[in-house]
Amino acid sequence: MKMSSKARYGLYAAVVLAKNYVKDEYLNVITLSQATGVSEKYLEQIIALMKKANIVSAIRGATGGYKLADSPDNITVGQVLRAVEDNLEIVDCLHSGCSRKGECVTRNLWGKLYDNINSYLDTITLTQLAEDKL
Amino acid sequence: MKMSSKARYGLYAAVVLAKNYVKDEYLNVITLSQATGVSEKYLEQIIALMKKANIVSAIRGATGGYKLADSPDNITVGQVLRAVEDNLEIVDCLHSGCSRKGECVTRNLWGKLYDNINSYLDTITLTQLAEDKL
DNA sequence: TCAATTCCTACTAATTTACTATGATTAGTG
DNA sequence: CACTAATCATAGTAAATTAGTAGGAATTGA
Repeated sequence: MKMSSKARYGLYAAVVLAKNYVKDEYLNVITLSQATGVSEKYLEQIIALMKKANIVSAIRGATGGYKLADSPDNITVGQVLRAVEDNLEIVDCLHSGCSRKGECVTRNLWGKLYDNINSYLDTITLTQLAEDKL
Repeated sequence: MKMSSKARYGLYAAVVLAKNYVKDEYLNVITLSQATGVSEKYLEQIIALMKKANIVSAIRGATGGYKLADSPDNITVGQVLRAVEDNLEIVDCLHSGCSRKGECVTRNLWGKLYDNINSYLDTITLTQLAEDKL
């Protein structure tokens, strides 16, 4: 049960953006790539997922870049991870019509575990990570 | 962040064994295969992992089979999953010497998340699942 | 001795992950 | 307007992982 690299890199980039939030600057992907150690092209894709989820906003063209769409106080780790990790679902069986759905003795557990993980992740904000106060 | 099929199948099999615990019988892999819908050969491998972790005990030879090594009241879902899922670690970076170890702003989070998940999973016993009381 | 079973380990097909690569589109600047 | 620097969109691919299959040795009861 591993977090994908998208989850790791995406969260890392989000925290970099969080640290930069006070200044009203846009950071371009080159800067973010250097700060995180992730290739520019791969980061682009990951940030695009966060943009789609309205976590970051972007400006195109020369002098363009990215910043958080909202205060890092209001953005949780859960939001970020759900945006970049399409598979935050612990198992497929929950919403795919598993044939043993009715009789399965473990089904409930996976649902509860998923809820547990997400509610924990939603208690932590980007600010907390940015300020290293966890 | 998906649970492996080993985790799903292993837990399923463990609960089947839990339901059977009162009777002092050993269930063979054929029976477990039918109960879970997992192929015999694959189940064998998964159960072997639980055996190695002293969660199940086995008797070899004709009329052999498997049963839980302890009361299902004393076996947690966490124990089972850690036994069959070698990768319950959320990320590798925690114990592999990541080069950004010192500066990484997300490192702590992964550790806490891992602890959170495991302490939740350790509150749930096989009995609870077997009796569908979750 | 035979049959039924666990145990051990090698192999493989399919899937997923983690990228790389290309190029279109957009916008500021001289 | 031309140029340049940036995001955006999407296709392709190599490596790693997962999810199994397969074969046979070892063990035990009858």
